[in-house]
Amino acid sequence: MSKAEDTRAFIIEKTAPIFNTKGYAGTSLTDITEATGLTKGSIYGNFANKDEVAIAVYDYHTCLLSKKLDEVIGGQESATGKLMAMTGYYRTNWKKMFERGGCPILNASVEADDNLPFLKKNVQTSIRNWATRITGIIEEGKKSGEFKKNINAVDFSYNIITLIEGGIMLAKITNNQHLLFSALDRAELIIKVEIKK
Amino acid sequence: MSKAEDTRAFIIEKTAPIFNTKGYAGTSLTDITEATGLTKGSIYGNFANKDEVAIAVYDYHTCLLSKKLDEVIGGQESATGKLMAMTGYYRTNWKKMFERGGCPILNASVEADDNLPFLKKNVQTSIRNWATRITGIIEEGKKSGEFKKNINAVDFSYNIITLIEGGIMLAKITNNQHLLFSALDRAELIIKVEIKK
DNA sequence: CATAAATAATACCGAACGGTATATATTTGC
DNA sequence: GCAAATATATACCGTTCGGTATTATTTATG
Repeated sequence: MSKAEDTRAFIIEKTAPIFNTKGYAGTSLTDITEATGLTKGSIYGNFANKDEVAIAVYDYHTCLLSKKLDEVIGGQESATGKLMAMTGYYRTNWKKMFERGGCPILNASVEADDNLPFLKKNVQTSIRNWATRITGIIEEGKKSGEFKKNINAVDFSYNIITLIEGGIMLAKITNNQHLLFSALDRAELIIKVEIKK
Repeated sequence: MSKAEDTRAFIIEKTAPIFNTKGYAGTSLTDITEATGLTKGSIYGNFANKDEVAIAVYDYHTCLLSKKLDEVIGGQESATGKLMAMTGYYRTNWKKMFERGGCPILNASVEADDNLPFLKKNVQTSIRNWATRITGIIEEGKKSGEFKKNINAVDFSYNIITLIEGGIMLAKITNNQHLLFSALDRAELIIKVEIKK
């Protein structure tokens, strides 16, 4: 890694929680320089503008999340275990996530949909990737005979994401973790009763 | 209504969709003066600061939503009908809502939770009110014998809200109404199968 | 160890920000 | 119809915004 790549990564890591808590519009260059200890000059030596920092931070967030999900999913043999590992991930990590501003996909989604076109595409892609990941597990379970064959994998995938994101939103604003857990319960019930044979 | 109250209401109505699309941090006083045709002086003659406008706009949004939900719910006799009327409201009105920036509760919730304390309380209250409204209908259904007696009305209420808000978030960012409808299907299934006797 | 290239700091730009004191219209009550 | 009170417009405040040209400092290379 060159020095520049190092600094780039450093800037991304340091500003990631700021963008996730304050949002794109709410994060200023001063926030960025203070968090990194660098000056504007060096920020703009590594990024063309604030948009690029925001995009890099978003991709950093989603890559990290994707890796961690892969980790917990990878530890499971069965398709059911894999889906449950995913909901379980949120049970285990909600607190840390909340402290860092909550789900970056939810946050970016809500801020970007109407007025940050440069971020919107990335959010759409990351959601599609997430759904595809779940759909793949379900199809896998169908083939192995673990899951019902006549169910719509895509619909169930998005239903699960809906419950996770809706649950995060409610739990975060109310400071009540139970609302997330209740949503995860519901997702797991769907997995056990409607997806599993 | 005095002239000032008139102007106040006028400012709120005109800026409501702006706050809901651009967010609090993204909406400037220039946005407000342009939308209303008024000057800064007269905005500040009616509101102490931008925060107050944002709060008034949020309350306007939630009052309007509450009224409209009351309307569709009021047209129903049975508790089941009332719950279905609520999910039905989103089926009928998602497009108009999306054009105006989406669900104000979701938007404000995500922006306010970490860094707009002056708005957070109002968001929390409006969500609690919504949940209470649903819980009331479920308890009503229990008493009339329409609903199962041993279910947790509060949990079901928040599950329904979770599905609605999660569905709105996904449908909005992906431009795919089906993702909202699929979430509403799920909510209605819960009502018919798990809540109803 | 000198040199060139890459990286970071400095100092600044114009524009937009939220906010306000003051002046001018416009209502309102008598 | 005329004051008094209210509401709106004007002109401006200091600050912060995102961004950049230039200078200084590191870092890698021969």
